Amino acid sequence: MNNGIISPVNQILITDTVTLVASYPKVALTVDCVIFGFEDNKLKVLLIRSDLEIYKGKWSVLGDFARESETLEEAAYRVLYERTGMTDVFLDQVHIFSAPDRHPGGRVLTVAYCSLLDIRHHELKITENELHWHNVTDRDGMAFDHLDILQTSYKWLQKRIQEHPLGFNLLPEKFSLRELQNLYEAILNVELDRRNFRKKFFSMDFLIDTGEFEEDVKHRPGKLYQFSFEKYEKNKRKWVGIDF
Amino acid sequence: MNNGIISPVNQILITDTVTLVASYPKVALTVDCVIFGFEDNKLKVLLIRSDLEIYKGKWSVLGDFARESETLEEAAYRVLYERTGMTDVFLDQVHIFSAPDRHPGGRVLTVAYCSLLDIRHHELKITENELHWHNVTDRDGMAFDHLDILQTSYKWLQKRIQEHPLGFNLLPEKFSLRELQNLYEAILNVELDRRNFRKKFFSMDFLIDTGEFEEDVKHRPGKLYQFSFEKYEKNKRKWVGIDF
DNA sequence: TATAAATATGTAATATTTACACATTACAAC
DNA sequence: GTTGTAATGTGTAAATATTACATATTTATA
Repeated sequence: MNNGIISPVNQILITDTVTLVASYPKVALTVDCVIFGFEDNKLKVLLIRSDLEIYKGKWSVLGDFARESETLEEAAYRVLYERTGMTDVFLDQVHIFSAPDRHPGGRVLTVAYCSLLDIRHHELKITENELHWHNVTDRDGMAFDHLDILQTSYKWLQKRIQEHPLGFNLLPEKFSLRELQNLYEAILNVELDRRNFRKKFFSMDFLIDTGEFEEDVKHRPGKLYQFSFEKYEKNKRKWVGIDF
Repeated sequence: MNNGIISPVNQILITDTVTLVASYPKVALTVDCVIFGFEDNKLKVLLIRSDLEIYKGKWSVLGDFARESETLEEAAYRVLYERTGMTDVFLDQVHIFSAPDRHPGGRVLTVAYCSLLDIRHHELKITENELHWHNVTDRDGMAFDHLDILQTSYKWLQKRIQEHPLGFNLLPEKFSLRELQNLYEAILNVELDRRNFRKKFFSMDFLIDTGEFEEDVKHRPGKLYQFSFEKYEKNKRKWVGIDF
């Protein structure tokens, strides 16, 4: 007597995995790229006008459905390339949004990706005239749950730039420390001490002095630096710090 | 002449969103719960034997496909409840895995959730005899890409417990500081100074002295404390710290 | 009653973070 | 060209946080 419990040795194993998977319910899945840029000392996000009548005039982050043969990362890079012409852009998964009613046409889940690029990069091509950079603080008139997606991605970015050297992706290859500080101040919405900010970044020891200086600035030009991923990897602290 | 570009005012807006969504390709989607526990001063993970012939004898984290009407969070809670009998368990989204060949039966994406529970909680019921707690360091014989999922979730946990008060979910409601320290040492795989560890947690000021003491321990019993979410919320630092 | 093994706590040394002031440089206006 | 302005660039002292370390206390056990 085994009281109806199937013992391990007798457990029936599934051999036809294709039939098993075919029996699963399937859902529509999109990727949405929250593309951030930095201009005029403000964090910007690239939005497009919704092409749905129900969201007429509203703004949407850039998305597309995921194709059968690609990973979601590939889909996100594809969206990015199709809309901006850029490759080699920072991209990272943020969150998957799965509220059953988030899309008016039925159930569509979406995976949000955060993307950071240099607005003035020469490869960047914003051709469609319904595509615009918005301040991240302009929070009106978003389609779907895209306000939620935008805010989640923004919070993700705020946390991440304090822990990882992501901010450089928003700047040109060569940048001044003032630009870097403006970036941090804008994203974190704080004021930082210039001297301590410099000291902090120099002590982390991954900036390379290019020997060049800013041009076309109104006053004394600042030195231009480059971020060195190699130096960062070599010097980064492996750190145990409990701090809630 | 407009060179074929559709101007904004003439742009055709989609009204039939249902047909639009119906045209999207659909994918099978599962949730996988990486359920962590803590016992014998070791971090444990709850695994089940795979029911696929191809992965015979291999171990798998607990998952199920996502139903039509539920969010993924609901699906994850459902899996958790079905397998452990527990509700009110810590659960958070970690990552979505989308490699096209990750499932032998066809394309199945999965969303990994990290779950933390008290192994000795009275509501915890592990009935199935193919369900076992494993050391997270036992990394052999995992089905699918579940080793990747486990390691990603473990790294996620290591990072998170340094920044948020999650560890308490792995302990009984009342715990000694020694237990808490053992937890941190086991998860982070480091040795910490007992005096400094105490000082740190007392200074964060969210532990309540219950006035009770450990029982059934071999030597001098330690004081038992409780985590106060209210005190945590009131005292937690809103913190800007750049540290890579 | 003595011993063992843990809990509990305090303090000094070090490292990090913060606060703050002045010299330097280049552009722009005169 | 001389001068004013507004930025860059740097150093130092105070405060805070982290680390290292030693001794007394308590309880179970022999």
